[in-house]
Amino acid sequence: MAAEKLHTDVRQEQIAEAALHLVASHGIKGLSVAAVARRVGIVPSAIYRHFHSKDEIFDAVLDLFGTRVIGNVSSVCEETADPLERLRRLLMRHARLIRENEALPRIIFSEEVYNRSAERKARLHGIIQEFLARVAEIVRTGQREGRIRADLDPATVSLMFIGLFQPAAILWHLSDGRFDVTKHTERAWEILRDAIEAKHNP
Amino acid sequence: MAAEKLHTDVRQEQIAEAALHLVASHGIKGLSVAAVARRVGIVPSAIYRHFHSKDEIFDAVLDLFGTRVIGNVSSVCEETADPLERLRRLLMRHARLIRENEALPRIIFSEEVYNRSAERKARLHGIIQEFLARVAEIVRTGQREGRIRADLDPATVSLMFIGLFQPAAILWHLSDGRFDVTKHTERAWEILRDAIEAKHNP
DNA sequence: TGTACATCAGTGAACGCGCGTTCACTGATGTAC
DNA sequence: TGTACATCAGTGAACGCGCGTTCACTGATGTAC
Repeated sequence: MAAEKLHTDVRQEQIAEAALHLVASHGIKGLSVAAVARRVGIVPSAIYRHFHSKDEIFDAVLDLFGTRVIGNVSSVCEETADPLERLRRLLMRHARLIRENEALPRIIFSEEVYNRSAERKARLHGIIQEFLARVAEIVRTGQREGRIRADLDPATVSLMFIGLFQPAAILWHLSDGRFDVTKHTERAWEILRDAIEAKHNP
Repeated sequence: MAAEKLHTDVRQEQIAEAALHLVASHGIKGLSVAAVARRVGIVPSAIYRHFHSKDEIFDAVLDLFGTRVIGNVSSVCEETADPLERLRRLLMRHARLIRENEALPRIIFSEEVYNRSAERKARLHGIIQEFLARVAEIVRTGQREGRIRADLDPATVSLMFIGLFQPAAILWHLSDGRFDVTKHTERAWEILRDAIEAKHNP
């Protein structure tokens, strides 16, 4: 029972999506050529009509991941103009992301990225740096508008921002979903917001 | 050329140490029975005189890792009695740990832990929880002594504390050591300290 | 619009590598008498 | 204190599984005339 013949463009998209889903649900080691093929509905060897190697598939996953992460920042920037509100919403988006999608932390720490090739490591580094730069830009805007303390280093704040949800993600995974990510990020956000918000009476 | 015959207790320690070192330097996938054997100076099959399986070796690594992490907390508690100073020193210890030892984040996110067995996942969860509990206890002490704001949730603060160095660790790895972990953690600590320190004039 | 051929996405069998693990063995260490 | 035997940590060859990848092939789709 041969699968329907579809154009390479279509299959490449399907394969990348399937691969990202597999990483998200079963981790990096769940990303096997066989599993991807099964999910797409073709035979493993057919994968090689659309990608030269498993490594290329992984690159596609990284691209998909990057555009989604950066897309999140763009979205909140369109939703509201207030810098602090932008950060809060971005945080909540990521708290949700943690529960729907385990891919994020798994990709970030996977050895597939770290040990395989220097270029891939650089690629992920680029994604993270762009995310940090975008967050830092929000902070800088807030400083110009007098909403955020001007004496703070935007880069430090943006990395602390990641620190609000990332350890929570680990705990959520380790506790099999029992840890309340939303509650933690809300409380943590209050503390950080208080710390970075410009006080009117100095 | 047969290796010297040593007692199982000695070899088990050597193997666990070698395994932790391998994880630290080459990642989880660098932890192969062959590599451990090479490092210890025996032949791969000899490993099985001291451990039933690779999984058991991994368990030993986890134990070693756990005692070191918890040991760090005990150390700073002996060094100083001031809660804020304890936290600052613990943070600096971890910043140093990041540069010397890549094992920490790699273990925490490894799929070896997540997908293999539920008990191992629980084990790591236990280690993290104990670490968090110890940090929370420092916070609670600080609150009783009036050094830390009493309205804060110790659990939230302790997770934020992890958030100070963990994302920095990722960035350090991704940037091949170019990211300045010490500078970041120092700045981030100042911000968090200001946020949690009890103000004398409310 | 119909035919002839090239292209291309599908299939399944098979290969090969890495790696954990087993097994029969050897020789040193430790113990019983 | 010396001998006899059991124990136990070492060795190297081989097995087997998972998994990425290759290859010869088939039949549908698209194109040229």
